[in-house]
Amino acid sequence: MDSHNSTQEKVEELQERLEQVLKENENLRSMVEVMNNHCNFLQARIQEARAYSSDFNNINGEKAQIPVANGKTTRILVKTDSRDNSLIVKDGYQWRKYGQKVTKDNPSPRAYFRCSMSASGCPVKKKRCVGDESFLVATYEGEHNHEVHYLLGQSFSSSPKTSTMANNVHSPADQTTDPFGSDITLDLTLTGPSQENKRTSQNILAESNNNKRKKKKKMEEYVASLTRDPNFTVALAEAVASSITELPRPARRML
DNA sequence: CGAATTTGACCCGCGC
DNA sequence: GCGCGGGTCAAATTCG
Repeated sequence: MDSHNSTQEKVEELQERLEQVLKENENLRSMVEVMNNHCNFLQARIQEARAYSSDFNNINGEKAQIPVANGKTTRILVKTDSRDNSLIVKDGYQWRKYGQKVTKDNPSPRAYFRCSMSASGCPVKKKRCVGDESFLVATYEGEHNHEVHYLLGQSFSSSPKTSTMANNVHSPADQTTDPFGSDITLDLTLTGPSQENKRTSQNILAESNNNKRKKKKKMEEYVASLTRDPNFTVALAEAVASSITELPRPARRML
């Protein structure tokens, strides 16, 4: 009888422990997502800053155009990851492709994009073609008549505690007047929205749907990459093993 | 099924 | 006037 009771207790204990681990895992997942967002954002800003440096003057035999205060055209060069063949410049705006053309001076096709973030119709257009093997050349025309709502193709988390990172960012149009954005500011607070009230309800709805899709995809990527990582598998196995063999104790961070 | 992308056709400006 | 090239349109196709 005693042995039966103790087994029952152990099972309950393990179930409790399992729930704890699952909760912890969920929290860690959120943290990883937020950290990854921050990391991507910072990497993109670094690439952008490098794109303006003098090192880029000789790409394709052309000078990279340094934006001028009165100019409505901005050309930026973006270093691309060789594994990423999407050829999309992740600049924080939502672009809709409306055409593609093979030009004479460049064997790579030139793609034409329009900004589709503003319901009233943003006048900004973007041309994109491939420079050499590792660079995209993006040419912006016009100025955005709206704010950037999300950053660099990333999603906001739907969870209030992880929502809205960095709204205070210079758009490409801003860069026409201040290419180096001397006062680049990152709002890394994870608390409530700071500029949410400026958005229209329409934009929020569109954004929400978009973010849901992106978040789902991103989550799948995280899970896939984690399960591919032998270190993670070992750590997970250890955590499970210890939760079974050891007495309950304060939660241990896997990161 | 709606939204996004692709792609051939069309338009327009420019040089000869 | 004509041809060429760049930019845009819009129907067809693909994707989520």
